[in-house]
Amino acid sequence: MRSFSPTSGKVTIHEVAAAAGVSIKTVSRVLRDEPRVAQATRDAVRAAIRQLDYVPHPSATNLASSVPKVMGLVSLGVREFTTSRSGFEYRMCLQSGVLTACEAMGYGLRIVRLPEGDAPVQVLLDAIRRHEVGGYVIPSPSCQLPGLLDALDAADVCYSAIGSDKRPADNLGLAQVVGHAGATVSADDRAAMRAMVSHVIQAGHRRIGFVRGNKGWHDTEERHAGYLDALSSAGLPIDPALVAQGEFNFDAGRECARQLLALPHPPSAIVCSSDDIAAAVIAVAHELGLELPRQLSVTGYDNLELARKVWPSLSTVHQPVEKMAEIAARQVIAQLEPRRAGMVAPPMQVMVHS
Amino acid sequence: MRSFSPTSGKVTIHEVAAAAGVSIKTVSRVLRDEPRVAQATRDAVRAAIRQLDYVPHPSATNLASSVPKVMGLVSLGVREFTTSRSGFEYRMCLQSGVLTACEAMGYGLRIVRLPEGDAPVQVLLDAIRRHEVGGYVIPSPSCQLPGLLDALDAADVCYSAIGSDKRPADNLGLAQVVGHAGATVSADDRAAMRAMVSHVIQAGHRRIGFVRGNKGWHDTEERHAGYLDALSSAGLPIDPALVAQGEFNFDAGRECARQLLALPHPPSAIVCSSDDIAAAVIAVAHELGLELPRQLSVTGYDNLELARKVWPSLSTVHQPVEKMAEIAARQVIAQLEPRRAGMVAPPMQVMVHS
DNA sequence: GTTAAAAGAGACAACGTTGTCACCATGGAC
DNA sequence: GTCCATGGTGACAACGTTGTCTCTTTTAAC
Repeated sequence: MRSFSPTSGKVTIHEVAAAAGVSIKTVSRVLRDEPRVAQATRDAVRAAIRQLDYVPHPSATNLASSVPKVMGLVSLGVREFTTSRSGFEYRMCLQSGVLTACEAMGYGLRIVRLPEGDAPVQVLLDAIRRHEVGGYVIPSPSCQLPGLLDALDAADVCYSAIGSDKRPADNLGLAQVVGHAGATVSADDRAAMRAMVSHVIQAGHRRIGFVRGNKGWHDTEERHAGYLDALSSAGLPIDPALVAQGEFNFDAGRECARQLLALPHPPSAIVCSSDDIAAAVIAVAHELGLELPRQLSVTGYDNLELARKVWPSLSTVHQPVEKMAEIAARQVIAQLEPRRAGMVAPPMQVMVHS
Repeated sequence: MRSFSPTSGKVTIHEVAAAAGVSIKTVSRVLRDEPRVAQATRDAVRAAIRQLDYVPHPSATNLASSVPKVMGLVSLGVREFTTSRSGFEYRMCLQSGVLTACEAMGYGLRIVRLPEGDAPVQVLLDAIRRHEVGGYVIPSPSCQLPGLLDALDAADVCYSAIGSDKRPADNLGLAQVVGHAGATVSADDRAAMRAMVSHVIQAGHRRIGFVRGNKGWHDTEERHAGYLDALSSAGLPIDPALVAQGEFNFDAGRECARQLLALPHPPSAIVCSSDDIAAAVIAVAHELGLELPRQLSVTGYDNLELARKVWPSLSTVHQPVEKMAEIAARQVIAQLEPRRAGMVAPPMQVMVHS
């Protein structure tokens, strides 16, 4: 017994108004949870909505309201598309999380690919100015583009960044954040990496190599710091030769692996800043004829599907990407809603625990 | 010297009309390439558009026109999201291709996740009925849902399927297709797999195993047929024991690998229907202590990133997914445009050569 | 029992497009 | 010189919402 819509013709706010015996404006008020509507009326309208299976038309809503119910998800440009950090899986998980939040809150989703060369900020601001997008979820690495978040702050755009280092001055407060509409969601990379390295140490390893991600990126520094933390607290010596500066991709990982494994006194374990890097280290070790996992222990970070598909499969740190994306999207919506009602909202800060 | 928009306030069709000294309706006509506009007027309007950097407002366009400029990209449901066929990379490439076409043609993109249980068709039809989507790109495996394409045909919805087996009766014609608004894009899986297996044969292998994908799927049967083709034309015997029935994922791949490698007279090469499967075969071979690639040759299909990240890296067949997606999207747009102008368009058929 | 504030609801004009019609020129056919 | 098709254009009403204003009715205070 499939449930077809009652009326084959599309049902608009007018039909609902007629069914409930009120004006369309009142229906609109109920829809938007505005005050100043009698409870009885509210119930009647809601009943009519449910009975007619009415859903407001997104385009009409966006056109009429000053803040459209559309979420912008910032993505990489076309060319970088295939060479990025954790790549496809990372972005797919981001999208899934954002989509979940949007579907729940009746928001539309718009993927915004940043242009390669020319001012990427302009693209974002334009879409806002033209009421095509309400706010943005801006994941790493896009949110680390120099000046991008600042420009959005200056323009009072609602956004939530994932994995940015932009945050208020340490303890003393939110003073810096006042007036800016942005929020940040991040995982505690440092603590997670510390735990991972401690685990490797407990397994008996003493010389532990580390492969860093892209230079200057927030994630890179945090994870590196976690590595150092773990060594220190275990009382192990810190040998700069054991740390290779890489990038968040397979090819850079190969280089670093060769470098570390060519050392006169090579490490017995290599901790990597991403699963891609770890896969590369494993491939190089195979090529060099090392017997895995006996002669070399390799760990990753991200918990991609890849981690279980290489052999030997990786110990890795789960990045709750999808969850973070959903939270970020909800933050943006939370900032947006008051604006849709004519007020303004304070910015926030969230830390996700994996 | 960043180029800011001339006017800080948003520029609408009215500004363009004023600048060109015509009515907004005439601007609209030029925009939509309607006939019955003097060439001089047309030029003047175009000049004004360019000078003011005007872009029509999507929501307004969608609201006013009977066929909205929005492309629907059908995706899997939330739960299947992480367990699908080629998974993330496949869907990301699809999206990229569709997005490229949409950006070029001024279309919006809407990701439609099919609901798990209840009639998925209804979701698609509703979005059309409510003018939220103009047409759909429907990739495999969604397009293989029983009855889905038929329902869309019946409702005269514009779509383009990727990798569907739905096509007109072999040679004699388009008779079957008349009246249905759908199109199909597919790669020649059979020929590609035939080439791959021939290649393996030329490398000297005589006992060649084959791992099939999901039972009943179009891709599975085509690739299997290609495998058989190659064996036949090389005059090799066909041994059913060498063919394992699997699924398009890693875990099923493991099972099949165990099965084939446990054979009394195991194959010296295993040809897989996807890269995921191939990665699983490699992992199992490693576990069994086989020396790769000397003792076992493994090939994949899809050319995912994964193919180069496992060791030894895979020979694989490139699936031009992104290209196919772009073509499919352009097909949908090509069907849609005449409708937007009030006419109807014939369906088409395209074969992509990798 | 006034009076002022606030609750509750509707009319109507936005929003930025497209669709429908009506209008005025032409220009060729008779 | 009328007539009719047709090229070229604009007014104006959709499209389905939200925002602004106005108009009643309560409610609370003196």
